Amino acid sequence: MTDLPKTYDPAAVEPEANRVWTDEKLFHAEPTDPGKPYAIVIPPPNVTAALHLGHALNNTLQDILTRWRRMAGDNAIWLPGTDHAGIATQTVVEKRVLAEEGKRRTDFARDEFVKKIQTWKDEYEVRITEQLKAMGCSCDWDRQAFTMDEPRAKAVREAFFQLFKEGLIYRGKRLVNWDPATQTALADDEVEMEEVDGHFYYLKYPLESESGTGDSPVASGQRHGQVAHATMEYVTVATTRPETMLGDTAVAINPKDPRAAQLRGKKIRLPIVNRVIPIIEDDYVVLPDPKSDDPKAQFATGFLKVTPAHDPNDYEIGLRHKLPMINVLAPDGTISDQHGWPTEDFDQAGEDLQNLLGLDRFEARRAVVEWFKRNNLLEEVKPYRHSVGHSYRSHVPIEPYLSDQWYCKVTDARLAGAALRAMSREQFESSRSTGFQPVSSDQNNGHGFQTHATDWEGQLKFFPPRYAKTFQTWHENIRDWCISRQLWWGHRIPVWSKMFPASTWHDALKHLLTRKYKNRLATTMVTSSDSCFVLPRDTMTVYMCVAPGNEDVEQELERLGFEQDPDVLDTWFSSGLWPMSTLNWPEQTPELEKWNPTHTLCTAREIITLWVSRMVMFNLYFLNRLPFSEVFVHAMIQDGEGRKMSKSLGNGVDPLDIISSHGADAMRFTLTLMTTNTQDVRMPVERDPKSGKNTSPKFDIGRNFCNKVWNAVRFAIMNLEEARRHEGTEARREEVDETRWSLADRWIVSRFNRTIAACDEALTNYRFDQYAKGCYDFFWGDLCDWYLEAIKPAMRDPARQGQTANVLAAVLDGSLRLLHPMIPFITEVLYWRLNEVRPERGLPGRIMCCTSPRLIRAAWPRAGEVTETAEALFPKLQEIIGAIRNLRNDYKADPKKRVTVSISASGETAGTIESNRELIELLATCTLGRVTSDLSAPANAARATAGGCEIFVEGLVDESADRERSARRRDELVKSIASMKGRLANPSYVSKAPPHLVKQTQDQLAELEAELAKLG
RNA sequence: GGGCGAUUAGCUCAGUUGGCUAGAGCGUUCGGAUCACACCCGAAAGGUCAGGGGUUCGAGUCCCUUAUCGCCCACCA
Repeated sequence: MTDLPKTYDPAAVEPEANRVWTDEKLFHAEPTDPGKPYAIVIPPPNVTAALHLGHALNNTLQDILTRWRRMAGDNAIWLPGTDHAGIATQTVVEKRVLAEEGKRRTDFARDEFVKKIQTWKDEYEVRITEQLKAMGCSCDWDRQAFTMDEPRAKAVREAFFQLFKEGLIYRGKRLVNWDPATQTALADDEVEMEEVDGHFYYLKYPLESESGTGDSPVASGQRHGQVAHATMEYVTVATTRPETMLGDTAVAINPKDPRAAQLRGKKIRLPIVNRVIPIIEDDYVVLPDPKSDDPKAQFATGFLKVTPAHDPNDYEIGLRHKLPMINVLAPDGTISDQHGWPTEDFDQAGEDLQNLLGLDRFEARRAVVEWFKRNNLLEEVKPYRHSVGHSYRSHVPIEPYLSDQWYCKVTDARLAGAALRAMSREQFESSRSTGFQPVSSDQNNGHGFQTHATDWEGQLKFFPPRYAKTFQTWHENIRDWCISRQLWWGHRIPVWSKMFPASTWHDALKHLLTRKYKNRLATTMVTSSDSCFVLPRDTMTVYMCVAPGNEDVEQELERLGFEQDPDVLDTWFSSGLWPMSTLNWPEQTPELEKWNPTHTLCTAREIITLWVSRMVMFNLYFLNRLPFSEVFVHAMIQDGEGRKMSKSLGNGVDPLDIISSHGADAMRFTLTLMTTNTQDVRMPVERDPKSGKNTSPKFDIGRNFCNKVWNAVRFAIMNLEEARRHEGTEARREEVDETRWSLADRWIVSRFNRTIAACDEALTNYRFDQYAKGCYDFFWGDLCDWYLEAIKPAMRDPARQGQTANVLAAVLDGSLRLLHPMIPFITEVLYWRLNEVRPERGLPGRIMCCTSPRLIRAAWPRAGEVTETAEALFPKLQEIIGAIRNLRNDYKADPKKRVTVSISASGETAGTIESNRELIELLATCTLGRVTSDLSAPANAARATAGGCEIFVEGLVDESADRERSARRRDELVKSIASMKGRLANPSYVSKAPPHLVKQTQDQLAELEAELAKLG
């Protein structure tokens, strides 16, 4: 007897398989290994937290692909690593430090705090790695990377330097989400929208009188505005943030507004400040309409105060109309003249303006409103409930705050343009194009850049194809990418800067610009007027970007008083280089040549724009090839209510919990089965009362399947051991002789070959559900339910045992191979057992099995021929057996009692039944009597039609069951017959439908009518 | 506001270029300790394919429309 336990115990098997894989370095690949290259880079998980179920899915799929291609003979590699995830990681550490030590980031020196984050990263990197290993991920761990380790830092420096040198990185302005309480910039996703009760203030802005020469504009019938002696004296603006009016640099009106023409060229004298600002025309302004559904139109006056430095939309308007941008706030949210407010405003400023300085923004709001009221310029105040961005950390309202930032010019044709050109022709919708046409390869693109002839054009494909649109739309509407972040955790921007008087900078830096430094430095200058901050006039800020590995130059710059930029790069800058940096670019390594481009990127849809886009642009730019040719976008896992899984909702599931409750293979199988073409899958979450941990009953199917696989192999091993005993230890196994195979043997081999083809097809098209389902149905439905049952008598018969053992061993061997990528642990260990019991197990010409010591490196099965006759005949037996079982159940036959069955059948079917008497008798618990074509119905027999035969089960007498059965069947038949007759009576059907379908309907109708006639 | 998607059995989901009586697993009901497996075996019940229109000989599948839900992007004077 085998020593395999009756129930599969994952905990006893998984570590053993993992140990062997690791010890024998079976995940490792070298560029010199044989096979065509196949590489996958892991989407590096953030080191912010342990992996969740979404990662488990993502990584299971990558492992399936890697193991599949490795077995198929490719030189396959899966490159693992983690992402430093700038903002997210710094934030979790800040939270923890605040909670545990009561300290803020600013209470530490920069280095000191970065060390704390580093400690966190180390801890989570280990945990993540352990999780991936527990899941069975066959990553090449010798090549594990981290987006901020030395080789990756070098890649970032090199990429930044090259882009900087080419002018693709520049200094620009941007409104950041500023938290005045913690005095940090926040990412968009760190801003929480909260509904607040605020007010709409309607402020009157007087028109500047001296510009109003000539005829007086008449304002008639206007709701807002200034009717005094039929002359327009002021305009009214509506705002929720009156204090920002101090920074207004224009008032805008929609050009379609009837008042626009009258006001063209007029100016406003801004109250309190006395600044004279223009009235401009812009489509963005909403026309007032009290009856509109749009709340904006209800509240609007038609006049929009434009404050470019303190509102994102106003900023855009400011850019369009080249308006000055005046920042009136200090970083702490108080009104300040020190951060970009031109001194001219204060030259003859009144006391009223001076008094506002130093006030907090909310005090200033009250004071400004008060001032307008006092001066009869406050027209109205209305209550208004609206959502306002708040800091998720300090919970104070966010202030849009203008600042200088570094930008990457992704709008350049060499970046976004190239990404579009890379798209597969079938997936690129040129008709829909928003005006962008990818530049063809032989054209100069207008950037002075002659594109190379490419073999990557049109080679990037998305699965499912609908995601190509997301990619395309993003690049057609792309805006330059702000790459600097006001953080401590990340790649420090490799730029040093110093401000010089405009006339002296060149002399001061002459020696740096000599040949010695030429290739190690790239320089850009920004004049004082380009900055959004007010700098001394006639100054020039010089920015020097230093190429990697030039510490001497950096030191020289610092000696000259240059300072390194305090900001770090956006996380996506380093992850955008991932398919290159994991292979140690910019080093020209054999690995880089071998595995870049990688093959497939496997990711979730939320980062198509953030990540996929950047990798494509960067890889094309730096290496003139694609980072990968196929992008597979898998579903997102939600909880049972369709919500995202998250810590705060408490509905997250830890893969390790599932591994301990169900096993890694069970988890992997279930996730694979769930990976259909849809966008989302729901995973009902339950709390396990015993462990107190979240789990899901969905994983039972995987656990059950693994147990089935375990027991099928256990059964086979027991039988094969038995067979070996009969053959004698020295005897060679019986030669394969197909002529001695049973129908069941031929059928299962054929079914297996069909399954291989289905698996190949499914995996090639990323239809993981079809792969899992195909394996499941074959293994459980065909192999276990039918074949293993069918061969039991043969396996006990020494005369027939040999051939059946050959088939059984080969089919099981092949099944383990097919299943391995999905459920690697259990299949690996069972394969070893099979090797012990039966080292040779091929079926020449049918199933090739070159045994290998380790399944992970065994050959992927090659689909052989299917046997149509076996696949046509065996199902007839299945139907007949099913019909007999059904009768037994309906008539409540004693389960142990053998009933006598006779069958009316003819021709080939009759022959098949005759030669498979044993099978029918065993599986239907019956004694098979006469099988002839001219059978008259025996007395006291229950009757059924199946497999084209009439079946009589004797001794089943139950009149009520009989009546019920007949009535039910008769109803079905009458209904079907009516529908078919109806179809055939329709002349259009007969004339227009394909003839084979008409014929089919006719045949079927005849069959059903015959059955109905016999029912009486 | 723009885009993508979903709605099929009590639950979670398949359903190919439109074509057999719309399938699976779980759950339910009935029967079963049979020597691979009770994480099992055998059988059964259960569906107006979200609603409404259209195209077609024929629609779960294609088109229009309504409703509900989800995600991404943009925005909120």
